[in-house]
Amino acid sequence: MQKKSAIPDQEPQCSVDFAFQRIGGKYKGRIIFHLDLGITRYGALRRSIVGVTPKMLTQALRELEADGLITRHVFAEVPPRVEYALSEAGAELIPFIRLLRDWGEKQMEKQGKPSLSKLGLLPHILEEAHEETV
Amino acid sequence: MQKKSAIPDQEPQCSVDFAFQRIGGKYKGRIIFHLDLGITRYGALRRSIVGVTPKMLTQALRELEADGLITRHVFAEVPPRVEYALSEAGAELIPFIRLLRDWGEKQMEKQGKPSLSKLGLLPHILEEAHEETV
DNA sequence: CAATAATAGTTTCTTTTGGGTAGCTAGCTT
DNA sequence: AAGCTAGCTACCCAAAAGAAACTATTATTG
Repeated sequence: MQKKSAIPDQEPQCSVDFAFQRIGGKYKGRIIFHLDLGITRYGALRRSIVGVTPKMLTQALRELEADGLITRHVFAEVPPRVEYALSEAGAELIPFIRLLRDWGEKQMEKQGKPSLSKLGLLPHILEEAHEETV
Repeated sequence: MQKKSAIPDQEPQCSVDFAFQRIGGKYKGRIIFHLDLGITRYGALRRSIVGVTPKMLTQALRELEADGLITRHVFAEVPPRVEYALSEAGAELIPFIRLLRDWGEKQMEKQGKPSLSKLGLLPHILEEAHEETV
């Protein structure tokens, strides 16, 4: 089976289009965001990204990999360990993702939605990121 | 008929998710980008955003409006004139869209795709943006 | 007078794709 | 024998997107 990227056979019509073809979809933004937070293992991502199913997570990760935004490192261990990391191109999206997150937080507050990062939820997530193999 | 936003009945899981729920989809990024370029009329957008159908353009515009990212101004003229503009919240996305565009251009060049903005295509588009009613 | 053109859409129908569910797997550890 | 990790597969549905035809209003042209 060949590696399949998210990209339809359609040529991007401009650079914005090009970018959205790669980071569009329901989970890719959040995946990049979490990788940046230091959450790198498949299982950790699965637990952090609320609502994602194994199928969709794997699919999104494969596409990001095929598009050169992340790398995948398999450790020959048991039980298996796979770590994902942002590639150089992927890392360059970080400022962008941060802007987006800031914008989102601001808008959520304006709409009276409590911003999650103010509720002590992030610390719990970050804990996981820094857990040693227990 | 009630205004319907793009947003499914699903609560956003984080601010990044929140943002993607609003600017996801095939055309919204490009619409915001073009509005920023000064292309504000329905017909001009339709011609600039390659591949968009009237249905999809209208739908995306309506959703952006319902989500408070753009405004819609109807002029009581014949033939009809409707102009769209970024709202305050929408305008705050501009830095982000620019980052995305820059990233896209850089990646496209690395992949050997000629960057459109280097081919004299943008000038043609911008012309349209500054045309007075002839 | 009738046809045409222009703008900003709408409507209906069809296709495509993305996403969801559920259950299965391999290999080693405890 | 059970459990852990990191998946895979087949099937299904809903949402997104695409195609094509149609609309209202008025000025202009023949």
